[in-house]
Amino acid sequence: MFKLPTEEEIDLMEGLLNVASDSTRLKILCALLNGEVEPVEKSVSELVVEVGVSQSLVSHQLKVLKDADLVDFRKEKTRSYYYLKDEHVKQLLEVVYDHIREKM
Amino acid sequence: MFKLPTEEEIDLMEGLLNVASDSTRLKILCALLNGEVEPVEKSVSELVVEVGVSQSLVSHQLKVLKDADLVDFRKEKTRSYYYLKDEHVKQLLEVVYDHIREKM
DNA sequence: AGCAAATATGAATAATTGTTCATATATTAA
DNA sequence: TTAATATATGAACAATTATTCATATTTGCT
Repeated sequence: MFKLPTEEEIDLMEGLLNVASDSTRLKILCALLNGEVEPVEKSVSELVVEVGVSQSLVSHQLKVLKDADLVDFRKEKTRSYYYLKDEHVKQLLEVVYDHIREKM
Repeated sequence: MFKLPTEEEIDLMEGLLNVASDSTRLKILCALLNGEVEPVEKSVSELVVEVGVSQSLVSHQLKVLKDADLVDFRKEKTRSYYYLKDEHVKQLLEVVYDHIREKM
């Protein structure tokens, strides 16, 4: 189906999957996937409530997602509104979700 | 697009992504994705050569993939022939691969 | 039986990393 | 300016885990 990836490609794939393979970050990504209004963007404090972990942890993990280029944010007054930056993330989450649903 | 997954679903998603997010296992999965003949199955020693790591490490990681239900194997004489068990894995790898190709 | 080949496994180590706690920074409001 | 709110960040700890090394197990062959 497709050739063996190069070492560089494997490293990048591993990087993306590593970022995705954490429950806190998964919840954040899923939270940013759907919301009341389009385009979806949520403040840190909204994510704290929705994801159900500490503010510090949300900020730390948002930074990881930002460094991986999966999210970006916009500042307004004292708040930072984060949003998904990449369409592939949606596909990734859907494939993973479909997989685990079949096993339940 | 889709509702916030339950805690159980998140755990399962994290589990699958964790298994996928290791360079050695990624290489094994990719190696099992394509081969000369269909259906693709490869022995441990073939994988050792193709992936380029020690036999011990290949065996250890094959066990992780087996426990995660991503691969299965068939014994013939002294060899174990491993193969992908799940169509979702292929989709997952393709989404990840497409993602990183765009960023290169 | 004895030997060789293929694979599996257990222990140990080294490195990574998720989480917490405390604190810093920045912006708004009074 | 002072207080309050929202977010970011640094240090420290605990836990997980990828890898190596040595060895066990299994099967086939002579």
